[in-house]
Amino acid sequence: MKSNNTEAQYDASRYRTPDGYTSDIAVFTITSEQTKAYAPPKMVLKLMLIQRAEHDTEGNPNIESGKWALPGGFVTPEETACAAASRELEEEAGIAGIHLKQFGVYDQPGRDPRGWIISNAHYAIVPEYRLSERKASDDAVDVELFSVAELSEQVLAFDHKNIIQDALTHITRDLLQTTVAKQFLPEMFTYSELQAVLLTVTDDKAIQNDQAFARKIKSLPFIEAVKGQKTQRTSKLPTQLYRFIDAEVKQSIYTARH
Amino acid sequence: MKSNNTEAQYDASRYRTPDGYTSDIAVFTITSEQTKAYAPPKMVLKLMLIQRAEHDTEGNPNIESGKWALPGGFVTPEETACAAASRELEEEAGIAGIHLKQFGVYDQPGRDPRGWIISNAHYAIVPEYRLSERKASDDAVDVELFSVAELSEQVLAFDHKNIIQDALTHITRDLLQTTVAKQFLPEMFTYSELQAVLLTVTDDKAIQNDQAFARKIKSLPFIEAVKGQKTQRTSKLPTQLYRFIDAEVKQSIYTARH
DNA sequence: CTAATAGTGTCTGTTAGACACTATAGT
DNA sequence: ACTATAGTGTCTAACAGACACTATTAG
Repeated sequence: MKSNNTEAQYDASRYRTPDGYTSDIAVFTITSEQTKAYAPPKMVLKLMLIQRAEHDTEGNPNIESGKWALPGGFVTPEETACAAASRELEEEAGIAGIHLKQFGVYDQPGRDPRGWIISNAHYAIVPEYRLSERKASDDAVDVELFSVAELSEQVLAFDHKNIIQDALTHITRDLLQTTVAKQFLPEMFTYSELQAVLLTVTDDKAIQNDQAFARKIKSLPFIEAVKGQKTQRTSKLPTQLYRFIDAEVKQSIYTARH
Repeated sequence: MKSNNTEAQYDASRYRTPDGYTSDIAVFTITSEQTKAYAPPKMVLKLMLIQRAEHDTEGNPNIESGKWALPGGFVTPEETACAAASRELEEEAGIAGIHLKQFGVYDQPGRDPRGWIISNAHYAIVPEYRLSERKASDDAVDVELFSVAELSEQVLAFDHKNIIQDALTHITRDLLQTTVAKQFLPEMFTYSELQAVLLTVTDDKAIQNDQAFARKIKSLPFIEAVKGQKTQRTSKLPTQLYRFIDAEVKQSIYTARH
């Protein structure tokens, strides 16, 4: 290991220091298409990308311009990358107080032609209605939502294709193994709404099957039926509403069914 | 979002850049005490820490000296943090080719008195026998293994207490939800050896119960019995050996038993 | 009445959990 | 013979998966 010096004697020139530290954000949303009245929604998982402008605010040519990229920006020494991500989201899209999770660091030499730039990647879960006011900004000419299928056809800036792939892996795992699904749902939801969220990332037969899932939801320790609360937004038949409750979910591949 | 410039016009002074990028490693091992012959081992999960020296190689006082800390060091622009971790492990302890996983980034302002230093944290799984040659190095006066219980009594350098807490959370989850347990075990192992590994991080009744676990291991899709292979290292009775096989393990809290 | 979604009744096969029991081999 | 570990026999209750069926209500 290399030696460390004290604060006073610390000599930065002995080590090369990074040329930048950025925070990138994979903003996920689930779009609900109400195909017709009194029916469960068709849900699709989408990722928000920005198209990089030709020039920045000062008229200088922008690197990787024209390509689609994850939103993000430089982190300052007074904040964590997660705080920076939160700030960026608020500044750019007016979205505050949403679920953010760090999932990876990208530091492959040469990943950014501008120099040694370390990217700390997060994913965000934004309910669809909060994306309404999205807009282009300084160095983005366009902002758009892409489904997973559409993503693979796009040319993406830097190593964002890798980052997005990892983001998808992480959100899929988290949706199925934790209770983050609630971030996509209203406070109270029907079994078919939860089912639709999960089906955006899995094709598990037990989740696809309506009757099985309607039965299962009642025995999940981290979800409770809200007594007397019904809705007709997914069916003509008034339907039971559920909510997530705080309950520890621990699981092991050595004890589960296979 | 702040604007980006092209390579030519990139002006580093517009953004403050980090004062350093380090890679820290939580080196986990499981010590097996052979309490007596023909018995399963008693296993304990331990973490390797170094005690920071008073002075570095050049005789300058070392920061946070005397405190216990995670091994690690500065990352260079020609490598990823993971590669740096691997290099550090090899340089310091002569350990190569072991399981390494990135689990978190630490960038809280003020976490390191020397400046804006970002730490990329990894955990490593090292089988006990490979730690035999461990030694003190340049800026470590001592190297020692600590059990989880002992860790909470130690004064740790920087924010390493947090990092270690997160490392424990991650390795616990990975041991129970992935097949990394195999990194602690020989190629072929008995049910009681696997059981002992898992019991270092869980108190799950279904895993504690010998008969239940001996039955369960035979139906796990990612483990197979090795025909005709038996050992007497855990029992007088020749005992079936198992091995991990490559099998996708996907699971969801919405389909498992509770 | 029809169509669509929500939800139940019921059967079957599998498994978890518990407990008693057998099997083996070194000392 | 004793002891510690490995492993089986067997029962019960719970649950998954399948399929048929009922319930409700807007149009």
